[in-house]
Amino acid sequence: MTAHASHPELTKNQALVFGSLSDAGGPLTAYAILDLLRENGFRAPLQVYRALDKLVEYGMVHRLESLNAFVACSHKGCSGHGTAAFAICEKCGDVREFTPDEAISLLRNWTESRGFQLSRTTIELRGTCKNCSVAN
Amino acid sequence: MTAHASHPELTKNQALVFGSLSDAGGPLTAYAILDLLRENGFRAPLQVYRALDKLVEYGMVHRLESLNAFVACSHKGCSGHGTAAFAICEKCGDVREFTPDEAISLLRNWTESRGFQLSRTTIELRGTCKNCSVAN
DNA sequence: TTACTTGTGTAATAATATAACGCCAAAGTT
DNA sequence: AACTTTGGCGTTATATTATTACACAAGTAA
Repeated sequence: MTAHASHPELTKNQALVFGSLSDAGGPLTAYAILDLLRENGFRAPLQVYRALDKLVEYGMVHRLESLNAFVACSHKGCSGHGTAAFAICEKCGDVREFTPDEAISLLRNWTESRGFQLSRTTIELRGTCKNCSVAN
Repeated sequence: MTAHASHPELTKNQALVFGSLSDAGGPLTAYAILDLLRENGFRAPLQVYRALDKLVEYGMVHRLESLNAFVACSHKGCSGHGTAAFAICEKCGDVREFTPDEAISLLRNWTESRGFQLSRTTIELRGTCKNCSVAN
């Protein structure tokens, strides 16, 4: 799997949604995206959700389950790679994406030893980032 | 942290909610719990959510972020323990709780090296359990 | 007594997500 | 060309999940 292959061709709506997530530089809810894109003619949540489905499928956007929000993959021009993990600061909202290969591999060992066919892994760490704990 | 300490005293509502989750033997949404407990006088979602908040705080119930559902901790009489992970079968809905200590420790290493104060870890594996992949 | 805390009941509403419909354009046939 | 298939799109309505706000009751600490 190439970590930085070129984008698939995006439709207009997909490009708009991806653009707003990239510009935001952090997570947005579907409805926040909708509001940002009303000036571009968006009118209904489904326009956002449909685009997000595709972008997530392409690996260009990640869904943060514990926030019900979405974030652009931190790899520029990313078109899909392995499982990512997220450290989410509850103070400032900052989200750091990382790839804990060893931990993921241990989790995969667990699933394989039980005959569990793994299709998707969610790893989300909630807490306080360095900046925010210093600043108190 | 004791893994099987005795319950805190539960209020009536908390005991009812915990009971329905235990009886279910699997995840339930808050509204599914509400429907189960209508015969016990429950009338509003908040009664369920308030009880769930406490039960999660006590560590007796886990929230499954990727399902927006709740499940009784698989340790009988559990009153809180370390981070758990969940393997969720998308075919049959079965949820297996486990404790991948090494993986969790690697994730904690990552956070510590970045000065990230970790407060809560979510690990959820989606896929197909052994039974369901055999059965096709 | 007062004040404070915790749990409760209720109504209303907010926030997140999907179903169902029909239209259109591109691409691949026959 | 006509026909079909596919994917995306727009719209309305609705379903699902979660919270805000307000009032009350019981316990307990001062």
